[in-house]
Order: sequence, then C-alpha cells, then structure tokens
Amino acid sequence: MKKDSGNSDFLYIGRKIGEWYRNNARDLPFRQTKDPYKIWICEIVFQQTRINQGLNHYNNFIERFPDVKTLAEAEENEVLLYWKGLGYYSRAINIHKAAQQIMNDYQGVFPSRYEEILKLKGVGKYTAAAVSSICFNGKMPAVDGNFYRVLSRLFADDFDISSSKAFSYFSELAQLVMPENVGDFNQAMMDIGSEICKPKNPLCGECPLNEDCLAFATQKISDYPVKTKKVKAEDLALTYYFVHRNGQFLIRQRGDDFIWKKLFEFPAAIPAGMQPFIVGSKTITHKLTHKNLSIEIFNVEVTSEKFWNDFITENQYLITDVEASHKKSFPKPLENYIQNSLKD
DNA sequence: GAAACGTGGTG
DNA sequence: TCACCAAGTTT
Repeated sequence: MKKDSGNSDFLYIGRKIGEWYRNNARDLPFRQTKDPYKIWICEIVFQQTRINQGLNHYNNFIERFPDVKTLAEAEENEVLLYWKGLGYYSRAINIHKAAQQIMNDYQGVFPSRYEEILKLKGVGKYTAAAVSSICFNGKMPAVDGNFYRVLSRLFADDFDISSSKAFSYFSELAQLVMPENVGDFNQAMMDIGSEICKPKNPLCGECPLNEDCLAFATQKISDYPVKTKKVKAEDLALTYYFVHRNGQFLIRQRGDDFIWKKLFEFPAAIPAGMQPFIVGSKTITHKLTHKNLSIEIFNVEVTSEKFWNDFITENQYLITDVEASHKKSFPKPLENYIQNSLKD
C-alpha cells in the first residue's frame, strides 16, 4: 500500500478511531481528569507497565503526592518507597527531580507546550506528546509500542520496530491517520493496542479498524509487527548477608548506577578475619530484562555484641527490622526474603 | 545509536 | 518451562 500520497486518504481511519474511543474508552482513574500533573504521573507509571500492574501504585502515589508541590517537597526516599515493586526505579528519581524543575523553572505551574514538557527529567517524546495532547489540545501523536503494532498491522508494514528509526517512521505514519482531536486519538490507540490489537491473539472481530486493516484482510496478523532484535540476558551472581541480631538486621542504600537505583539492600560482604555465626544460605533466582540473577543470601546470626557494633560502625550500615523495613524500598527478591524471614 | 533498565502476565 | 512483551527514557 502506498502511504506516501501526502494527502488525507487515511484520515477517515483516525476519525473512526476517535469515534470508537468516545463510545468505548476504558473507565480508568486518570481518564476523569485533564490535570496535567495526574496525566504526567500516569504516563510515567505505565511506561512498560500493564494497567493492572501499576494501578495500585498510581492511586497510592496520587493520594500521597496529589500535586507538584507536594511531590517536589517530599524526600526522594519516600518517592522511591511509593515506587517499590514497580521496577525501572530511575522513573521515581526522575519524577521527583521533574517536580522540582516545575517548581523552580515554571513557578509550580505545569508547562503546557510540548517543547517545555519535553525538558522535564524522565519525559521523552512519547510522554510529552501524550500530556500536551490530552491536557492542552496539543497536536503531536504519542507514538509508543501500541502505535508500532496497530499501524504496522493496519498497513501490513514490515518496518522493523526494533530499529532506531522506528519512532520517526511510525510518527510519519501516524500523521496520515491522525484526526483533529489528537488527545482522544492518542488515548484510543492505547486502548485499542492493549485491549484489542494485542501482541498475541488479537480480538480482530471487535476491532473498529478490521475493515481497513491490511494484515487482517490478508490473514497475516501474526507477521506484524516485525521485530528483529532480541534482548539477551546474561547470568549474574550476587551475594548478600542477612546479618541479624535480636530481630534487627543491617541494610545500606544502593547507588544510582547499575540496577535497582537507590534501593536498599543487605551487606554484600563480611570482613575477612571476623567470623560471625552463619546459620545457612538460600539461593534465589530472579529475572531482569537482560540479567538472570542468582542471588545467594547467607543467614548470619550475630551472637557477639562487639562484632555487631564493630561491623555496623566500620561499614556504616543502617539498622532496621521487619516492621521498619516496610518504610524503605527494596528490590523485589530482597523484599520477598525479608517477608519470609518472619517465618523463621 | 545501541545498550541498560524491573516486574509480572501470557501462551 | 521460558521467551516474549508491556502507556519509554537515558546515556
């Protein structure tokens, strides 16, 4: 199909999508507002995250941080706490910095122009387009994985979505179908992409575009989108020491490099020559996108008060207990380990 | 511009 | 079981 006609041959498709949205939009918490703060937060929360997975985090986050000022004035660790278990933790760090940007550079008023929204930490072209179109009648398509999938099937287009040029390519494709109301169009594409035009087993019978979809017409839906690059996960072994005494245990905060940015963890080493009492060890496997983790955790019960005090002082570890640890953000496997330690 | 970055659902 | 993938951004 020729798509470079440069006219509005496909505009009726975008209008159909908008019409479908106004009758079929999902009823989600952030669909009842045009508050750019809330739309921004929801766009960040749901990056690479399914609705069911992030909905509680979104609601809890908005309840605790209802506006830009509250978020900007919060401690970074509390923002991370509300992100616990959600993954991609730099999102929480960036969201906090962006709130401070809005306070400092925009007098606390959320910027309305795409180019200004794009300057916020953690906001890329997708999020800037989504917020500006939903809240401020902006005209940029919010091109994400849903756009890639829906458009590549609609036009039976074999452009490689794992190519670095995919964003600009599908942005131009989106321009062919995009109607006047870009906000509704963008949100419609999210709903169609996630509920109907799913990666596996798409519900083509319910799709408002099934009469227009070239992949459906040729029964080649499973051929699209084309994706050539695969992520390869490497093995990585981690060692931790769950060092505890009288119901308390030791933790420290990670740096903002590598995985699990600024989350808390257990000591990764014990000093040579100081032999504490090791009860045993447990090995946990945990998959990240590009790492297969094998985490061995030694259960170290410290009987010597002197060892305990020296160990803490020399290494500047923090002392906590199971109850207090609920107020800190841990990686999922360590969070699970702490919960299970209650059963001992 | 390629690689890094979490977690959980799905077939 | 396990590879794939989900409302991307940063470096």
